[in-house]
Amino acid sequence: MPLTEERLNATFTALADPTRRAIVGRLARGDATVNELAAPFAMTLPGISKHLKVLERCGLISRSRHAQFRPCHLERAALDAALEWIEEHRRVWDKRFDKLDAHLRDIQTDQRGGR
Amino acid sequence: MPLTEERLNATFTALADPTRRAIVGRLARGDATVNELAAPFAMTLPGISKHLKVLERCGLISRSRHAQFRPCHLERAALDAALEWIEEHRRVWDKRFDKLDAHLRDIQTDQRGGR
DNA sequence: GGGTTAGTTAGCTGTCAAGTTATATAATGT
DNA sequence: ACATTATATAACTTGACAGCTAACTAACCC
Repeated sequence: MPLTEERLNATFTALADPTRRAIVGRLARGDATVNELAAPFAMTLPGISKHLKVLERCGLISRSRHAQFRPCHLERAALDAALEWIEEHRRVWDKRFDKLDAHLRDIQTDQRGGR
Repeated sequence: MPLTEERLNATFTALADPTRRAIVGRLARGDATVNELAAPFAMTLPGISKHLKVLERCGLISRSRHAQFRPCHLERAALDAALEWIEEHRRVWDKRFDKLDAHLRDIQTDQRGGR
């Protein structure tokens, strides 16, 4: 999965589901097996398995294997990518208001200086 | 639209589409009319109109009216809500490693002190 | 009022995603 | 070899969503 648009699509799609957000929340506190992750939810295991695949496809989690277990691990980098997108656009937004402020100061200065 | 799970679902869903992200990107630089927003895309106006409705439903944009125009305005607060969710889980994650570091320091200390 | 510009609503189609049950794989324990 | 535990895959149903075209509303201008 490249770092492109595609990936942002997949990451935000993954975060759009409350079950998957809860799974991410759980994994932030430490790795866990599929059954552990499934426990809190009123959902069949295949359902959880699908959600995990979605999270894996966008790079939000990775899975290793340990005997019959496939412990899931949160990948912080993918979370950062989504964060980065939002922050960038907030910066653009903020810059706009900085300019506006500057403009208002200019007007003020003109009024004091001129006339 | 309350500030709940529902809203996060809607916000992340909205951000999962590249057209909508581009629209948000455009609006970060300043308000714009529907036609202005549509211009860069190879898509019909009704398509754009739908995307705008999605963005509006989750509170990411608001619309006023000015003659025949319905200028769109980015609502920073909604963007912040999504950001906040991600940041919170990164904090949990980071705390985990702080603990791990502390633990490793403890071991180190024990080894130097003990025996 | 008639035409033009700006935008929305309705109805359709194709695709994709979420959940299910039933079945399969893979490693463990006896 | 056999049963158990942990997880994945397959096949299916249902519901949401992206895109289209066609038709509508609303404000403006002459």
